[in-house]
This record gives sequence, structure tokens and C-alpha cells, in this order.
Amino acid sequence: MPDTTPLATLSPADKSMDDIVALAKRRGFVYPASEIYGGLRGFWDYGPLGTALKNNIRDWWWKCMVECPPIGPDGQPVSIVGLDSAIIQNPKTWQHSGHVGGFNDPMVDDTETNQRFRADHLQGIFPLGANEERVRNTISTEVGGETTSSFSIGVPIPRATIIASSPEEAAGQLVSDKSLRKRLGIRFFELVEPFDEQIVVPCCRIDLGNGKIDACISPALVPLEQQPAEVPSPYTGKKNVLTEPREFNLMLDTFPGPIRDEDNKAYLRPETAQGIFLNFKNVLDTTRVKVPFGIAQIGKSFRNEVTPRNFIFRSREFEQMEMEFFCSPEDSQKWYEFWRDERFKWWLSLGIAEQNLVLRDHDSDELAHYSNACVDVEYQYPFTAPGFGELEGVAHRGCYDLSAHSKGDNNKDSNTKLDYFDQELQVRLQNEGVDKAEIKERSRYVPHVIEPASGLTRAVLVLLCEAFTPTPDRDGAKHILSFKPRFAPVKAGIFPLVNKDGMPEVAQKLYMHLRQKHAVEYDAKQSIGKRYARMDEIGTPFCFTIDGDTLENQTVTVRHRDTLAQERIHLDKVEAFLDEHIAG
RNA sequence: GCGGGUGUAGCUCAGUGGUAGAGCGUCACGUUGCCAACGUGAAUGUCGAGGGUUCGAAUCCCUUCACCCGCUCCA
Repeated sequence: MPDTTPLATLSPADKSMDDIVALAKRRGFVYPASEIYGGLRGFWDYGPLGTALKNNIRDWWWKCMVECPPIGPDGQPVSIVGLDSAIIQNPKTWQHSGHVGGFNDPMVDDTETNQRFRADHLQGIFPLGANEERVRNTISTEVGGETTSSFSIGVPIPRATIIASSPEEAAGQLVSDKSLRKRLGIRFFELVEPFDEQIVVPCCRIDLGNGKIDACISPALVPLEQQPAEVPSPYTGKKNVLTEPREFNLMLDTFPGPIRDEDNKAYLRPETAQGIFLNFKNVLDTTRVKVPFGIAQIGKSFRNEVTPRNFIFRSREFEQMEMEFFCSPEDSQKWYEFWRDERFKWWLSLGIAEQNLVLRDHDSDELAHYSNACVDVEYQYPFTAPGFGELEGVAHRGCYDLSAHSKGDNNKDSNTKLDYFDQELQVRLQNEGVDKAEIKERSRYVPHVIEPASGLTRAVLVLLCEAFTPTPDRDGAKHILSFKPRFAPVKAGIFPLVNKDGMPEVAQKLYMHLRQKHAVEYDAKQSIGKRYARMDEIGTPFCFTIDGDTLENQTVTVRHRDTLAQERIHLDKVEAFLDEHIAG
């Protein structure tokens, strides 16, 4: 059980993001990428200390997930293996995973007000047919103006709806009931046609009182191209002001090989997870794992974000730590809850104060269409405070991914069936006397997947924010980074108190010994106070100072970063001291 | 992609048409006896970039890039 003692910090809400970014730059944690050429939006370079911090977090995750995973609900150690798949995979991967569809959001602009909308958020005219049921269901849902968000990829649901048994009735209420419009914050709506051959849905701007345009009242299901001029702007209601839908591809592409044409187009992965699903059968066939088990992977991913923002929080190139846990459908809920709790504990083990973290369950209408349940671990970033921002998602993905990539009716491209024969379950069912046909049916299944997916680069950001502590009362550093020793880029500074009387020689010798095992630094320049301050600012937890007494009784001063406290320990105990405190 | 703001040394910033600056930091030497001490000295600039106006541009104009805020987006 890892130590979860939080770092002593004040609330992120009281920290200045500007100060944190400035410190990160000044001390070599994070630089703008290709800065000497003016930088590039959404890309960042990690400096010497940032790389060390990132590697330390990465190694801790790997240790906790692959080398020494937690004890499962059944009392047995969980089985997880590692993987490092290619960033570029066969483009069919992304068609079957749903990313080519889901990561393409056509957008339209209102040329008059410069507002931008997802084309599928807009609506004018719905043909009857396949969409009818969904349109009717949505329009007539009995929600009192409370719900939020969408119920699946790219298909929004109104954030406020009215109680009605049919679209006609809903529209009628809107027309006649001014107070209803007011209650829903609706400022504009328009009926285009009567409801006959085509369903016409009132197109409204819905303002929930915070000045934001939250949604249209209609669900959006029809390609805008069919009637672009007919669709009124949700903002003003005018027609003929919207542009043609334009595609915003959220995957970065590239062209492997010498010929640069559409046939050779491939994508940089937008998540590491798919590489795991593609190798499910390989891992199953070449290692001795059996369900339930996990495959973990750490690596870079790329998303062509519309607006990279908030330092390294949303960037176009980022690093993920993802684990796909394969289990039987019957046990999947149990494992979902297990990983939800374990992952929250893991974030606490980084030293993050519990009040700065929150587990937020996705509402049922917020879930992706493949997901049965999803919970986010969120952190109170200085730029979201008092709100929270995403850090990790733990998703119950059902059998969606393996089914999508599995050879079958829906996938003629794949040559492999991604299912699993559960021999243990077969034996158990036999012992229970279950009949043969049922055993056969239940023992072979497409495993369900629980996915804890977190951002390594976001973890770096969180630790920078969490550890950042202004110390205005201190004579030395004006702010320090209170990393837990395990994650500190430098574990200890080794100083001679002054540069004479043989102190540098003793300090050098200690340094040469410790550096073989730990990231330590030797510094003899300038005053002792300045050296302490420099170490405080980069989050070094300990300093060992060789002074006059060392020469007489072989003891050194240990100086603690957060408390400024000093104690004396024997030279021979320094290594053990570091071992003990870094492991904690 | 839209609107607003910003961009000058590693950092924080001053400089509004006339020699490129300050504080902090960094480095060197001296000093040093536990918290950014002191003394002396030094290095560091495409003034975000490109173009224009001008005898002369960090300063005025145009374009562009990056960052911040608000939209939009973010399974």
C-alpha cells in the first residue's frame, strides 16, 4: 500500500498559473517547442528537470501497473503485461475503432456573428425514416430543462427539453408558452414547416443563464449540405448566413513511403489504446496470460486540437499511460469498480491532496455509445478552480473495441477473431452441472474491457501545480516545489559548507558515491543559503552539508526542503537515509 | 477559426521616432562557518518574424507567428 500522505500545499485556486509556467521555464522543466523559430502551437519540449519529473512519474505508473500491480478483488495479484506498439498503424485501425468518424467534426460558421457550430448541432429539416424515432424520443423526452451533454459521439441531445408527447406538441408549447421559453432561457426559435412528410424541428438558441449558447433544441441528425441555405443560424435565426460545413480532422496524418497521395495516408495515433487491442491475440498466444489480465502501454499520442490551451494541459502531442484490462462480461462491473478505486488511490500516492481530486461519474447521456460506464479522475487546476479538469478516465468499454477489430460481419478487413475461450469458466460450469450447450455458449466470449487511461504529461502538470508553494516568508526561495522525494528530479544536493579545510574533498567523495544510485548534485558555488534556495526551487527534498564537525566526527547535516529543519546523521548512513526516504 | 490583450537579456519589466536599459538570475575571482550575504568584474539581445513609411523604427503602418483571456472545440 503506497504512502498517500499529501504534500503540504495551499489550494490550487490560490496559485498563479503564470508563476508556475515561469518557474517551469526558468528552471528547465518545460519549454515551448522550437522556440527559436517562434514556437509551434500545441507542442512543448521537456527540459532536463521536466524530463526527469516525467520519467519518475512514468516509472512509478509502470511499477504500479506492470511490475507490481495491486491485489485484485479475489485476493490474487492482478496480472498485467507491458506493450509498446507503433505510433502509426494500418489506417483501417482508425476506421474500425471509430476515430475516423468520431474525430471528424464538420463545422459551420455564422458569417454574420462569427459564431461557430458543429454542423451536427444544427438543424433545419429532418427527413422521416431512420431518424424518426430518435427525433421523436428526443423532442418528447420529459426532462424539465435540466439535462446536459450528448448521449453518443457527435450526436448531441438538447440541454433543455420540454415535456411533450410529440414534436408538434413540443413546438406548440414553445409557441404559446412565453414563460416556458423564459424558463428554458430560449430567446429565439423558428418553425420552418409543418410536421408532415418531413419533420421540422424548432431551431433555438438555448441560453442557460450563463451567457453560453448551450445547444439547439433539436437533435442534429441530417447532413447540412442538403439544405445549407435553409438552415437558420441558431444565434440570430437568419438564413443564408451559414458557411458550408468544413471538416476539422482531429487526427494528424502523414504519408509513409515515397508516394504522397490519399492511398498512402496514415494517421498518428490519437490514443495508445488501439495498439493494445490490435495485439490482444498476439499477447494471448505468445504469453501465458489468461483472462482476467491487462495490457499496459505508455507512449506519445497526437490530436489536432482546435484550441491547444492552458500550458501543457491540452497540447497536440502528449504522452499517455493506458491500460486495457480484459475480463469476462460477468465480472466486468466488479473490475470497473476495482480500477476506479485503485486509480484514485494511485493519484493520491503522488502526494496530491484528496480535496484537490474528485471522481466524477459520467451521466448516462454523456457516455460514448460503446461505454457502459465511465468515471473521470479530475484535478482542481489553478485555471479550472474552483472547478476541476480531467486527468484520467476509467471507462467500461464493454466489448466494443475487440468486436470492432474482430473478423466478422462488420469487419471484412481484419483476419483475426478476437475472442477468448475461458477454460476455467468451462470447468466451473461443468462442476455446477450446467448443460453442455450453455457451457459452450458462455465459455467463449469477447472479453469486456476496463480502461484506465491517463495523461502522463497532464500528471507532470498536476505535480507542478500541486507541488508549487509560494514561500513569501522565507529568506531564500520565493516559491518552492514540494515534490514527494520519489518524483523529485534531483533527490539531494551535496554541499561543502565552505570551500576550505578539506570540506570540498569530503563532499566530493560523498557525491561520487551517491551518484551511482541516485540523482544527486554537487554544488560548492556561492553562499550556502543560495545553494539551498536553488535546490528548494527545483524541488530537491534533501541537502547534505559537510561542515567542520564532519571532519571531526563523521556526521553531516541533513537539511529538509519543506521545513528547513536540520538534523545530523553519520556519513555512513546517508545512503540508507536516501534509500528510505525516496522509497516512501 | 472569431473577438480582446500581450510579445524588449534566462526571468520580471522600463523605454512612444534619434547610441539597447534596470533589477533579479548566470559566470569568474576574492571572501565565506547554515538559509537567494558581501566586494570586484564579465557574458548574454533576429526588441517575436517578414515587409513598408522615414534621413533614422523597439516605437508608426501592413502581414504573420506565439502566448494569455473569452467564444468554439475537446469520444
